Amino acid sequence: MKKYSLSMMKRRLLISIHPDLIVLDIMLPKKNGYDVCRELSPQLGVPIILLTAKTDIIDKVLGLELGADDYLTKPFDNRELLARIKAHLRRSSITIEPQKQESLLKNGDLSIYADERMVMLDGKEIHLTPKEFELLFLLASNLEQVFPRDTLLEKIWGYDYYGDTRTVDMHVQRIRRKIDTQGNKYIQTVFGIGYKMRKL
Amino acid sequence: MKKYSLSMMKRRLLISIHPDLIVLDIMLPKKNGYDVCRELSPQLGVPIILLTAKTDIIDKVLGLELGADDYLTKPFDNRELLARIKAHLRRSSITIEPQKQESLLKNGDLSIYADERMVMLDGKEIHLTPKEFELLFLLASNLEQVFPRDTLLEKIWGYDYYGDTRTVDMHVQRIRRKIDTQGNKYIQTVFGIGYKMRKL
DNA sequence: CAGGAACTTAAAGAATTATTAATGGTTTTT
DNA sequence: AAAAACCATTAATAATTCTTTAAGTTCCTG
Repeated sequence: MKKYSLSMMKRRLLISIHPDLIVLDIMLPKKNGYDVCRELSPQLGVPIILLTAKTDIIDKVLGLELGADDYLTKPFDNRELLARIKAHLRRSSITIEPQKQESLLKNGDLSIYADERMVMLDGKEIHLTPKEFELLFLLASNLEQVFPRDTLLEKIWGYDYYGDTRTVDMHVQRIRRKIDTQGNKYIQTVFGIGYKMRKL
Repeated sequence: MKKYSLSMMKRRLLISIHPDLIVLDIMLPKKNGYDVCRELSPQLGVPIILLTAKTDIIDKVLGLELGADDYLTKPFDNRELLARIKAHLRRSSITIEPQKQESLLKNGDLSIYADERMVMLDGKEIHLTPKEFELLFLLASNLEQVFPRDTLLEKIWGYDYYGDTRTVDMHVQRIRRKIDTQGNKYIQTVFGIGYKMRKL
């Protein structure tokens, strides 16, 4: 049987869904609940409560190792389960969420979907070449930060470049032609230095 | 804000995890709980219990439309929540259904039955070779996500490859010839990177 | 405000990247 | 064992993107 390990993507999904609490029955027919628990627990900030009938097998040490936040052995007292649920919900609601790694950049009418390598301008998709995309992405990831030309060359082209080149300018120009259609000046020239993206 | 829709892969993940029950607090700070609920409910056989303080907004009709199996309005009685949890757990555990792996991917005219390794295009079955199927399946499981060639090689071929190969292109070409018959462009080339499947 | 430095822009050839067909090798099926 | 199906590689062709060149424009400085 295929072993599921949580890729970054899946982790992001779970975070995006983020249930407030998971009640997990160890007696799952198909998949081993322990595995699930072990995979989930380090990834998410979600409390997991294990339900189990295996009084003879599971113990507190094991439960904690697996990453469960709590567990109950069947048969259990209703009020106890409820109390534990409430406790965990309360605790996790206090927890300040670690900023979800967002692969979407927005600025003005511009939306950049990093995963999809897609750029939308005012809701309409626009096509960028590889270099254009990387350049725009770098600038948009650091709003208002000025990048000298040689820095851009180094970061995107990988050069240690010598001499004078207008290559960066070229690409800035093409990007501008594509995204500055409604008069916005997304990419601003910093005379004598390089370029930056303005925060709109 | 980016709208999360559950791709097949993500759905499969959730099924593979399958929590026995989800307690969802509508007052999520970041993401709209309603959206989560609406996305989750049709996909999974997992009971969802909504917790909400919005007595004036939510009502039974809305709750049911959203796909929740149950909901509680704060402040609620502990025993009621517990009773409902127990009821849902009991019901779902009674379900004798041999966890049918709901593994149907749909996109446009394309339907992919993962379990059966079968692909239907506009109702008609089309034959794919193993590699073709895996490639298509991976792309279709992550709509709009761009996969670089080496990532595809690694994920499907298991290579740690160096150097240039047109193998991936070959397979993409063959898949295209089979599924792009009605002019749809399912698999899109992302120049300089790799391929992605468009959401149709 | 004049001169030069810095930037913009257009165009075209060069370079990179993708598509496609053909080939031969390998595996699977019969 | 033979046939069929599948797959990887190669090489030719096609498409896209990149860099350079050079002329025109803007901006700064003295």
